[in-house]
Amino acid sequence: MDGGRVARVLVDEPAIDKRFDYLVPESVGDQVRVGDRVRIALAGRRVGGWVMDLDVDPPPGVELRPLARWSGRGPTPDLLELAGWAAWRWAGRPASFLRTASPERVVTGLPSPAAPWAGPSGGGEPGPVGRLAAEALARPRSVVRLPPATDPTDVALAAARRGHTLVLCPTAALARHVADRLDRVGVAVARHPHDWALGAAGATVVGTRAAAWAPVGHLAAVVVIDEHDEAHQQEQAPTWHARDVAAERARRAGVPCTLTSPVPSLEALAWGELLTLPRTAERAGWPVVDVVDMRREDPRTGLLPPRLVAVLRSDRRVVCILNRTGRARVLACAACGELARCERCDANVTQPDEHRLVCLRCGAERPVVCSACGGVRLKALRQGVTRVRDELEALVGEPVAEISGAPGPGAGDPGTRVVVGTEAGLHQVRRADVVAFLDVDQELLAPRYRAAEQALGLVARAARLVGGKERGGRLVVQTFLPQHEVVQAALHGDPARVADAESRRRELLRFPPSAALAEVSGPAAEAFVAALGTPFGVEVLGPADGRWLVRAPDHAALCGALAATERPPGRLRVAVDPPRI
DNA sequence: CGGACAAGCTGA
DNA sequence: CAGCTTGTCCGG
Repeated sequence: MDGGRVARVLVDEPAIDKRFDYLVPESVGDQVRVGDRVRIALAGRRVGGWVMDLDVDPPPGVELRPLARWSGRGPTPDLLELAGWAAWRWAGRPASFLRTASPERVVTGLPSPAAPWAGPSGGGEPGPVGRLAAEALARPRSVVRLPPATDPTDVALAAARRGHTLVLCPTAALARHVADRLDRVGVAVARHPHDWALGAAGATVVGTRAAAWAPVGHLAAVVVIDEHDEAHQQEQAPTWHARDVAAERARRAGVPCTLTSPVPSLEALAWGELLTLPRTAERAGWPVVDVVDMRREDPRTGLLPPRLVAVLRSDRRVVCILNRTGRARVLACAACGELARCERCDANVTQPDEHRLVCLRCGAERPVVCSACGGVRLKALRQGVTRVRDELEALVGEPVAEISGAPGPGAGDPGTRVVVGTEAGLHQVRRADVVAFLDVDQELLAPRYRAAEQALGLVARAARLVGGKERGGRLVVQTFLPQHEVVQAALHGDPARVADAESRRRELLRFPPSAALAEVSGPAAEAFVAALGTPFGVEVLGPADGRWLVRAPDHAALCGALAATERPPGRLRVAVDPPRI
């Protein structure tokens, strides 16, 4: 043999979970490193891949072909190993993680690393949040609970002053804000994914979920902002969570990991040490909360009782949240009282606009007529956003905008003082004085095990929009359950009320974090569940709706069982830690 | 994944 | 038994 280098390559094709060996051409022999992107000829076609190992002994009796092309730098060796771990943890393929860990455009060389901290020495006396952050960063695993009105950037700043930090944010807007603020005080910032190479060389990397896979030269700390936010978790399988990837990464690197959140998840609380501001300071960072006890209101005023009307008629900017689209979700005939049902499948029909009734189950449409008596007046038993918008407009005597999830025309009409929309619309709003939850019970009672946490997360987002008590921020919460811990937590600015009640419930019901769950669905789900069996401590629930739930005492048992099960042919989705069940 | 090839079905 | 479908295996 001629002693040329041999590279072991993982193909960028998640369906091919195998490594192939190639000869490294002399021309690129010096620059090829583990993690680099390459192109190879495989079974007559060209595919991309990653160098997983160099100078390996190829299997005997195979004629090696040369790499077709060297395509530049890729994930660092620590990220290759992290991808292997994540593939186990979320029952996915390493290739899908390595894609996320690779630069968008070809990177052939890295710039020189940035000085970790280029700002004025000291950078001013740290405030209470800075001191709390410093305390947090002295621990390997910490959770900093900051009220909604407090800018979490101070935690990222405290970390960045210690060295190159990885900062993960749930939204691009927040990542931009954090990066801008760090930039302004002299931190060397790499914005992921644009500044991939700078981060790899060494800088404080700021980005959204995908940045959990950004290379960071000389990593000194990891910070996850708003750790409770569901945007940190990928919706498609593998359903990996940036918080968990970040925490594992910090652990492997031996650097501190700090999570921030106004409403820390039970997962976070079970993982690290909780640090909070003094009670009075945290309370002040929550808005004033008006709890409207709907049991005492006149039912004829519907979703718009007098107390809300008074707020609406002030000069304040008000956002009304109702998580029901269309005009009405449940209707009854005004004449005979019969509930409006689908004529084809008998399910409830909804009214998306003035002229149509639509069945959400089978899609059948018909005009707005009672099928029992032929009456043409139907009353909305459960109103939707569109209907409420009409009523609000009549009530306040000025234009009221409806905001939807999709940003588009009319989404954030700045001239409109009162807007109404679903929770997705809350993302569209930049500024508000008051956020009113017209029917918060819908969130509290949602048939999902995380409903309470998710409801408090929604309230916290609204709270951030209106600001704390000193800024005059105000929330209106309309509920038939004024004693519910989510309502009480918001009222007292004390998220522990939800965490305590919820953690007891989860333990009792054996839901995460007291257990680990995976949801198995798709045509091949049944075969997969059969092959899985029920090894030590693992149980299978279902099927319901063609989906199975796999439960185990912890992730080691769950992921171990999933990894030991061969995938049957056919489409299969395995969602570890499913967020919405 | 996508091509190669082998084993099974159909029709005369 | 050609001609086609379906399934399984393999790629360096």
